[in-house]
Amino acid sequence: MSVLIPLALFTAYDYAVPEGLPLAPGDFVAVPLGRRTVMGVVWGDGDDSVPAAKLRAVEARLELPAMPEVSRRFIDWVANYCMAPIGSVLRMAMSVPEALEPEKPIKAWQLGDAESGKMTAVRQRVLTALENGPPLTSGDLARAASCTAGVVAEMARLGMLRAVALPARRPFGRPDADRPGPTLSEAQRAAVDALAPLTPGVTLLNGVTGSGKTEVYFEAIASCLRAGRQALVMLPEIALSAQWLGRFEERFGAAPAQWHSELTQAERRVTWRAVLDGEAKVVVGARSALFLPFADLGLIIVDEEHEPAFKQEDGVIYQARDMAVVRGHLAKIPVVLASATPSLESIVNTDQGRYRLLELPDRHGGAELPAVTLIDLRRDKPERQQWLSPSLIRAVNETLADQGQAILFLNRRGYAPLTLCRDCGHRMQCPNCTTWLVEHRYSARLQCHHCGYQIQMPKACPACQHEGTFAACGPGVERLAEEAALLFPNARRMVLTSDTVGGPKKATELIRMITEREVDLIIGTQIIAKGHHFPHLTLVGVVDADLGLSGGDLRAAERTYQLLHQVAGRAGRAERSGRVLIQTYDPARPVMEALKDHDQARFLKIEEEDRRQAGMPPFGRLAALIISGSDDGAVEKQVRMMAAHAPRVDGVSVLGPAPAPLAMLRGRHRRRFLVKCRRDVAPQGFIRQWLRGLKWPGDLRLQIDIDPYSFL
DNA sequence: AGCACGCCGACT
DNA sequence: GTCGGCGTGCTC
Repeated sequence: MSVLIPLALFTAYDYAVPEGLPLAPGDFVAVPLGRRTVMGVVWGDGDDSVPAAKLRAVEARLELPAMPEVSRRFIDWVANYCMAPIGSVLRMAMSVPEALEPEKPIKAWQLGDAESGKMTAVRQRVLTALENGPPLTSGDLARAASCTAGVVAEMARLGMLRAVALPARRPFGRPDADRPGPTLSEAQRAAVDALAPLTPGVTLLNGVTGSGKTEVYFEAIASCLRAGRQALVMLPEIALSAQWLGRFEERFGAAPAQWHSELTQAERRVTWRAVLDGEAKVVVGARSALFLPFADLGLIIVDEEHEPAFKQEDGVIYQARDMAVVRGHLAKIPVVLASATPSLESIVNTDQGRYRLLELPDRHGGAELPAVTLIDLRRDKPERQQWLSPSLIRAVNETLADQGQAILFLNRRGYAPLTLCRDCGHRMQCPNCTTWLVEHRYSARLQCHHCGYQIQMPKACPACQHEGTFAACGPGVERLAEEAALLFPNARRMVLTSDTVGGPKKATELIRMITEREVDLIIGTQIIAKGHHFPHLTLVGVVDADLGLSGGDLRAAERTYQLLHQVAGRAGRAERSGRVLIQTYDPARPVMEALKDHDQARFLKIEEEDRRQAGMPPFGRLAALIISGSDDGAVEKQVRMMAAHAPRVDGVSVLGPAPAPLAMLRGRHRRRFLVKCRRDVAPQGFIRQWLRGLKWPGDLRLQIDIDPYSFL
């Protein structure tokens, strides 16, 4: 039989099956590999690529439910589409090796035979602690009786305590679909009625910020739970979603199972097993949750479907939103994509009838959309070395005087994005990447935002040794905060960036301070844009709306629209109406006009036409090939050779080679090809043909990115 | 991912 | 002469 092993391998390996060991596809098994034993999954019948005499035997079948067929077909599909080693894809699906071992019950103590040992005061406290409660673990018991674990161990040895096995604690509850839900608006009701039958297929749930999309898909989840099946909700930023979890618990009376990078190993193990056993009914997670081995998945929700965070950029490169659609298709279950600002891809898919469209036009509770004004920075100029225009300063002052709350949004961490020496012109650059080091003044460091390289802010210029000659160029939030301190000294200010937020606990606390109006002015990066509801907020100032538009990224305008629309949506979601001021050097751009007029549709039409003309996604297909190596010459040589051997195929063009967006990253030189195909031609076949027989000497590496997002 | 094999510098 | 650095390649 062939067994797939969770290592970076492009094929499954064949193994002999010992007499009397019944094996079926999906079974988890232990197999010998080299001189060790590894876990794998039975994948199929095997072939004769390796002579039967050479095959080693499967060692054992593991005692746990088989990986369901849909999961296996999904892994096959993703590996094939993303051109990734299938073993690496499997690895994402069995990322917790410990979960394959039999579940270790928790050892706890209850009352034993009190007569079997000498009674002392301390021992009496231990017994008292157990008298009217459930069994306790050694640690808990020692704490409850204020004694050491040694006392507990000795009493156990004497038989005064008896061991019992408790099932491992579940870090999630059992959501109850039949708790009364909230009262729904007419539009919400209609959307719920359309979703509740859970017909297979993709639905785009498009509702403006505050229209109640979450309540709508909660009812779809309720319907899935009533059918006894599992539901998966994918969120782009799970770490910051305390508010989301609160709403879920309010509706369903229990916490969902969570799946994200901040789980402890123990939580991971328990959750993975519970998903495979079918015991975890609702899983909310980041993109990696899509690869969990669901016993019986009945519904997938992708919230904020337009978010670029759904694109996995290292290891196996994939777009989780698109893969969710594939998983839904393979499992014949419904997939709901929700967003206030859907991606152009999803809009085109609804226009062409591939996705169903459900719209929630009204702001729930009748709150009005905030008025958006563009500030033309060419006329309304900030002071030198400042970034707030007179109109924006005036608006902040008015808001503060009016007891309102304001946000200044600048999507750039740190103090200044570039530091140069005024004497010799030297620019502080990352030694490993083609990027400038960003000054972080709070931590007095220079930091590379791509590879994590950081140094203490030097005293002297490393090139000319002169001291005190550094000039900070451009603003980051820290510098903006400095300006705000100068301009609005009496406002209670807060800087909100991933650097100041830290963990989820701190985040929850900061959000609470905002919602309870303990601050007046928030200065933040896109971290503030994510789904939070700030009831007192009445002014949003976008400091640099043009920031994301440079560099010719395919989706730059679309992303800018989505991000700024979302930031703008923070304003005036309560009874007070809000306003939004957007600073830009180019107010005539379609994206700026669309923001001003709340006219997403018109903007998307223009965007769509541009992409259609250029044959770009979703009207064409793209794949990026990034060739990297530590030696620039070797990379250059390889790339030239590849260019000479590129096949000629109708409907496919090869662009490049060109230096990759980051020509050097983590000490490796990078060149890139772009493969551009007509929509009816798949780039994978072309690339396979191209790479056939190609050698990768030295440390040269190839990274294939199907449907690339990052162009820079 | 491990783990061996292999080919060059500082030790007994 | 040997120990050991980690670069490259293989594991059914």
